[in-house]
Amino acid sequence: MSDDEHESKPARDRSQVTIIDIARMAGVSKKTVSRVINESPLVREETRKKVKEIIAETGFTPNPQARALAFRKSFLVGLVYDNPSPQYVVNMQRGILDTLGDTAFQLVLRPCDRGDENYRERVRSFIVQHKPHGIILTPSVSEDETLAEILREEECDYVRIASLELDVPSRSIRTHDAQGAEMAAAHLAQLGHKRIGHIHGPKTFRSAHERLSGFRSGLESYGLELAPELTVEGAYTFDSGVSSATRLLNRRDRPTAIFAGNDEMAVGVYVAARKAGLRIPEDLSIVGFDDTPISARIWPPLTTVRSPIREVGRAAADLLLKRGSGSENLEELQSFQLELIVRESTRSV
Amino acid sequence: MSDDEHESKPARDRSQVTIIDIARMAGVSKKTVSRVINESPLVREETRKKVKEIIAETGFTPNPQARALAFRKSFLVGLVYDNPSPQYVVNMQRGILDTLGDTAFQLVLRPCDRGDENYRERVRSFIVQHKPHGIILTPSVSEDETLAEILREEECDYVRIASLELDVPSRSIRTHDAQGAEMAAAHLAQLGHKRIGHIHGPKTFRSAHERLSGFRSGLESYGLELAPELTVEGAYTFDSGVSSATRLLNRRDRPTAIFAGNDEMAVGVYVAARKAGLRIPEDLSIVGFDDTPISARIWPPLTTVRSPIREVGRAAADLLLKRGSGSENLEELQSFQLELIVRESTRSV
DNA sequence: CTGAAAGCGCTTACAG
DNA sequence: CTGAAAGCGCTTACAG
Repeated sequence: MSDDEHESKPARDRSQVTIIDIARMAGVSKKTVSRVINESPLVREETRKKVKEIIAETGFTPNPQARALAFRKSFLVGLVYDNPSPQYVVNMQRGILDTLGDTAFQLVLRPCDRGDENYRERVRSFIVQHKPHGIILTPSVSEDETLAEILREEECDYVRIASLELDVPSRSIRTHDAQGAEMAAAHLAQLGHKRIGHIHGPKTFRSAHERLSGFRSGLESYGLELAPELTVEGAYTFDSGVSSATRLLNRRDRPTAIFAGNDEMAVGVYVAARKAGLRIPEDLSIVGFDDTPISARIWPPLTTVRSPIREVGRAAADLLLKRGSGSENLEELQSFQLELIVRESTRSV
Repeated sequence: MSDDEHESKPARDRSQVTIIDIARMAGVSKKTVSRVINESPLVREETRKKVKEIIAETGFTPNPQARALAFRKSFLVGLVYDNPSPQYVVNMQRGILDTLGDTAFQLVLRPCDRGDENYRERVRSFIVQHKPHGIILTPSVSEDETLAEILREEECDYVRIASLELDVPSRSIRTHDAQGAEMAAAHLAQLGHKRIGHIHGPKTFRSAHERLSGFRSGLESYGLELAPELTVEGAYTFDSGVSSATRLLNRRDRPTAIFAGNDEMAVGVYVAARKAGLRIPEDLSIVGFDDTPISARIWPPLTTVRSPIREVGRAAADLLLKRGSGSENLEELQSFQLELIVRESTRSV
C-alpha cells in the first residue's frame, strides 16, 4: 500500500466483470443492463434476451455493495428474535435460508433481549445503518407494537410471526397455536380424561394465551371444562414445569392428564411425576407442544403438537422477497397445518 | 418514482450526516475524517480529537455500504457450518455475536452440506460476491483442507475451529476434545470400572478421533486398556447410539460403563439399557460429551463433558476482528477449559 | 501529518 | 423503449 492505515490487503485484483463490460458486449448502455438486472418491464424483449445471454456467458453477478449504495438499501434480511429455544431458532433460520437460498440476499442475525431497555433502539440503529431489505420478527418480540412502529417510522419492511394476526395481512404470518391446543384437548377428551390440568406459558406471551384458549375451547366442545384450579402459569422453562406440575400433583384431586404449553415444561412434568411416584402414562398422561427433539428421546416418548416452524420461516421470507411482485399468495403463505404427534405419554383412563 | 422498475420505496430522505458534513464542521478534508474513522496513526492527536468530538456530537456512523464498495470488502462475518446440533449452532452463534456486539460487523449464516458436490463452490461464490471480512468454520467443514485452500485462493480471511490444530495458529481455534475425553476416562477409572465401552463418532470427524484417543490415553494412565471389541463406531446420532449400545450390551462380557462420543448417542444408550433391562447407574454407568440441555433433563441426569462452545465462538470472532491490530493474544484465545459435569448416570462398581 | 482528484460499481433523475 | 450525466458515501493512489 502506498499510503497508510488499513491493514487488510485488498481483495485480489481479478479484474471482475462489471456492468460496463456487459453493456459494451451487448452494445447497449449501462442503464439498459441495469434494467435487465432489475427486471424492469421497460426493455424490448429482444434486447433483454441478448443481455441475459451475455450475463449468463460471462457469469456476471452484480456487485451487491454497489447496488446497496445506489439503492440506499442492502441485501440483508434481518432475523430479530428473543426465543431462547435453540430448536426453534435453528428451524426458523433453516426455513428462512430455504427461501433465501442462493439469491443475493443474506440472513443476518439480530438476537435481542426485551429486558434490555435499549433493545428497540439497537434494532433501530441496525436498520438505519444497514438498511436491510426487510426484517423478520418472531415471538415474543414480534408482539411488541412499539417496535413495529419504529420499523414503520424508519420505512423498513417487515414480517411479524405470531400466534394470531397482529398486523396487516401482508406483514403477518400466523402460527395457529390455538388450533394445535384444540387438537391436544380433543386427544385427551377422547381418551376419557375428565380432570385435566394445564400449565400455560407466561401471560406476556401471546402464544401462551392462544394455547390456553384453544385448549379450553377444545375441551368445551367435548363438554368438558378447564378447571381454574387446575390451570397454572409456568414460564416456558423446564424448572417452571417441574414446580407447576408439583403443585398440581400434590392436590388431593390431582388431574389424570396434564397439557403443558411447551415441551420444555412437559419434560418438567415428567420429573414432578417421578418424584410424586406416578407412572407415565398409567397414572398420568402428558401432552406437550413443539415436538422438540427431546420429546422423542425421553422415556416414555412424549405426545406433543408439532408446529411447522421451518415452513413458517420459509413463508415469512417469501413474503418479504415477493413483496410487490404480485406473485405472493397471502392465503397460501399463511395457512399452516399443525399436527398432533401421538407417542407413549398418553393413555385412556 | 419518475422512471421505472424498482418497486420498493427508497429509504426515508432523512438527510443523513455524511463524512463531508463532518469534514466541513471539523475544518479538515474528507480524507482526514476517513483516517480518524479507520484509526490511522497518521493524524495529529489534536486533529483526531476534534474530529472525534464532532463525530460524537452528530452521532455520525459511516455508511457501511459505501465503505464496503470502496474497500472492496464488506462488513459481514460468515459462519460456515454443517453441525446438525441446534444447541451447538446456537451457542456458536451466540459466542460470535458476543464479540461482534454493536460493531459494524454483521453475522451472516452459511449452512452447508458436505454431501452436496457443489458445496465448496457455493462458499466460493458467497465470498466472491459478498467479500466478507472473514469466515468462521466449524467442524466438520472446518476440517476440509480443500475448502481452506479455496479461501486462501480468494484471499478471504478465516478461522478454523477444530479439535486439533489444522492450520497456522492465527487461523486456528482448538477445542481440546482429547483432554475432555481424558477427564471422562479418569472419572470412570476412579469409580473402579474395568470393562469400559466407547461409542465414538464417525471416523470422518476429527473430533471422533480426538475423543477416542483422549479416552484411550486417559484409561491407560490408570493402567486400563480400551478393549477393541468394546469400541464401536456410531454416527453422532441418537439412533446410532441406540444400535451401537445394543450391540455392546448384548455381549456376554458387557461393559459396566459406556462413554459415548456425544450426548445424542449417550441418550441412545439410555434407551438400549432400558430395553436390555439394565438400570442406570446401578448396572451401567454412562458418560456423554457436550452437556446439551437434554443431559440435565433426562433421568437419571447424565454425567457429561462440557465444552465451552460459546467461548470458542467468541474467541474465533476476536481472532478475526483483531487481526493485525497487534492486540490479539493467541495463547489466551486458544486455551479453553473443558469441564466434567458429574450427575447421576455414573456410580462406582 | 494533510488534501484534491479519481474511483469503487451500481442506480436515480432527467431527457428523448 | 433507451441513454448520458450525476450521484450514492466512502477509500485509494498520488502528491506535497
